[in-house]
Amino acid sequence: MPPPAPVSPLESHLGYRLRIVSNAVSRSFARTVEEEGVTVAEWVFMRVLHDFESLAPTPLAERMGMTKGAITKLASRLVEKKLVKREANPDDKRAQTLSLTSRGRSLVPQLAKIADGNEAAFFGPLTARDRGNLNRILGRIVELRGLKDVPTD
Amino acid sequence: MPPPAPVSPLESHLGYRLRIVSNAVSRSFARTVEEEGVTVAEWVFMRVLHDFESLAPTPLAERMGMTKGAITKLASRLVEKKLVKREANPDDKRAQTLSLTSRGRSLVPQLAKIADGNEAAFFGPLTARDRGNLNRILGRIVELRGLKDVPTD
DNA sequence: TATTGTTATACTCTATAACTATA
DNA sequence: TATAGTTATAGAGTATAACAATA
Repeated sequence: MPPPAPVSPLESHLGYRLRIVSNAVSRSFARTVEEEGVTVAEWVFMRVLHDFESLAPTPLAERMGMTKGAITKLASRLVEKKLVKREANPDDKRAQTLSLTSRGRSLVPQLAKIADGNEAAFFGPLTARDRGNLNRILGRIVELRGLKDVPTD
Repeated sequence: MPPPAPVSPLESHLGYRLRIVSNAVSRSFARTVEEEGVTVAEWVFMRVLHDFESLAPTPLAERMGMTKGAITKLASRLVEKKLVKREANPDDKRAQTLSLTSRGRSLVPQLAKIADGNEAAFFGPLTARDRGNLNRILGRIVELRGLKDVPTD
């Protein structure tokens, strides 16, 4: 009989524990922004647009790590909610530009406040030293793996 | 004119950075186990069953933080793949028990090896000290927020 | 009446690819 | 031909609720 193959416990993996914590943080945030009528992806979309006058779908997709198709779907939903507007580009008739409506623009600070509250609930109880370490270690992984930390430039 | 409301940058949030890293880890793992024909959720399902002779859907759902409905769907897919079997309970005719087939049981070590490899790729390049800190800090959050780190007892 | 598990429904996210209209 | 954006399709995860059988 062959010896039993080793099977390390799930919870011995940092990746597993990371997923548990990250899921809890995202789920908690999702629950709260949902009351404002938006999803997490919609929030990130609006938050990125907030830093720009306007942005075309393709660069937005790159920034958010999504496909163009996903951006179209997200954008359409936000246009329906009157939080984002789509405009034609006079120079290139294929191109579109996306920007926040005034309603969308005024919603961003409210959502930002919710994000800050969620952040405080999960990470506030840690020591400042642990928060600093967590941030540094995650940053190191982002760097080592070349992950895109959204606003690239 | 009111002063502009403060909007903290996305990347200033630990929760956001956590999501980026966690998504990258999970996505990378998903890509690899997919070659073995299973999803991440299916792997966790099988990994939990691996520690038991058999388990009913309800306790399994609690362990995995999923609803009974989700478990049914997952289980049905795994039964189709002949990795899991469903059996009736002679004592309580409502009850079902889920367990790994021999094929399922022999697949677990292979998947565990993939999980170990993924773990090494993402966290191996860190210093041992950083790995320890990351584990401790995540554990602290799990503890503070009362998150279920799957195997509860 | 309460519980076990299944089924139905619905929505988000993700991914791929076909498609259109321009360039 | 290549590019910008849309549309279509499909799978996976999640959540809620209705349901049948059994306790």
